[in-house]
Amino acid sequence: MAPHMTKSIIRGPYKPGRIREQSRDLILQAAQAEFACHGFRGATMQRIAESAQVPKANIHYYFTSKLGLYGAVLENTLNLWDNVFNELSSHDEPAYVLSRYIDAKIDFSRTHPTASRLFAKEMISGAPHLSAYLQQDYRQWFKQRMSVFESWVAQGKMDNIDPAHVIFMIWASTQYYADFEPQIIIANDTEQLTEQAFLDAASSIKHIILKGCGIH
Amino acid sequence: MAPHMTKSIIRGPYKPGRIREQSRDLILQAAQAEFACHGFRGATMQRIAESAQVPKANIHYYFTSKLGLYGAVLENTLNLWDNVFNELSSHDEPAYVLSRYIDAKIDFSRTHPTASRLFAKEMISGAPHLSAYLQQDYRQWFKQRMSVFESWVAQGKMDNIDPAHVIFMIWASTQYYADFEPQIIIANDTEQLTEQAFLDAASSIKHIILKGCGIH
DNA sequence: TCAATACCTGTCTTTTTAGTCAACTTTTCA
DNA sequence: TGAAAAGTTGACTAAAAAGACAGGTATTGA
Repeated sequence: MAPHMTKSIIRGPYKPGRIREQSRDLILQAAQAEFACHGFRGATMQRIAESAQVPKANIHYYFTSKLGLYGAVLENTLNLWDNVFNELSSHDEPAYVLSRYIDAKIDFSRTHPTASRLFAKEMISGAPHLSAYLQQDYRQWFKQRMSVFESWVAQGKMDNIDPAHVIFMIWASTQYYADFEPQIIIANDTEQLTEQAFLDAASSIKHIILKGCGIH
Repeated sequence: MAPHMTKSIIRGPYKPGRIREQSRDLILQAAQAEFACHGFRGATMQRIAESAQVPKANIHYYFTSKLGLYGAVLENTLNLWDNVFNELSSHDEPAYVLSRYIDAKIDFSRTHPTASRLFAKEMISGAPHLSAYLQQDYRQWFKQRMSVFESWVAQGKMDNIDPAHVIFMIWASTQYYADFEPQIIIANDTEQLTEQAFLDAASSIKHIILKGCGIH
């Protein structure tokens, strides 16, 4: 079998190399940081180019426009997001499930702060570029998890609290350590947040959420 | 009819300094919305002018520059912020104090969502224009409130949790309903957040925080 | 009423920005 | 190996941006 033959018929006489992927990733990473810091309008292609150490024209070779680049960054970041989302699975024990989820969310804030900030900026701006995602994947996920909480309430495994508020509290509390880092750093009188600081935060959040929801 | 007569009827009786204050407030309000939505870099003077329905040059009559306007907006907004901050006073009963504080914070999210978003945007960008405030007023406030929590812990009135995390949880949870409104609206399958929705949120947050901290 | 002062804004300049393009180099594979 | 495709980039254009300013109008107090 000659796969290259097949490809040359379908895609043309040239097999795209890894250069494309590599360069795209480099630009996407720089763009994520810039968009996270300054938002869509505030970000500039020139800054992204400098940050990625490529000429500005090179960005336009890989991405059609600033909006196209932003869309690619969002899409790229949504995949990471979904992985953490899926952690909140169905399971008999809410204590176990919620503990794992909070740990995963805090870990995401520590390891992917710019991803968290990017979404926060987009949300605060009214999520003009996320409506499709919010209306579909997010909504579906949210409803499914809501029913998990409701079954826990029905089984007497937790207090009768509107699950939506519990989920929002977990999201808010965990993302705060990425999004509002400057505030936390100054409050803690430190230079930067250590891994231990994130573990402590997760511990406190777990204590308050579990006990606060009457989960044993 | 003479045009000046018309204007005097619209603007009311002559008063020295009145026009200045009125025009400044009009511009500041429009600027707050624009900065909250697009951040400092993303906001444009032209948009602010259109939103305030004044010529762009008029903004430059009252404010030295875009940065000057942004500074004025921040300062203006900090006053509102401080009022809610001060709610968390010393008091014998943590249940009463925290309940009142959470109610005040949620109410602020409902009545001043753009103010909340403005600060969120600034924080996510690394708070480049708030370092003075964060280093002084905020830091002092934070330390004082920390000691209040510590006395509660010492008196056995609440669990031994790092107060910083409790404060962050309250801030995060309450501000979430202003900053991440689009997400909440879609999750709730509604058009906009009603006052009742905010009251319900406050109720759930109070339940979880108080019970979660072992406060009776 | 009448200067003096405060207020307003159309028009202009300069800088920054997104996006284009053609000439160039590197990589691929037949 | 060599031609075609992929990748690269300096120099350009047009639009949008912040800000300056002169010449106007409105407001004030005496």
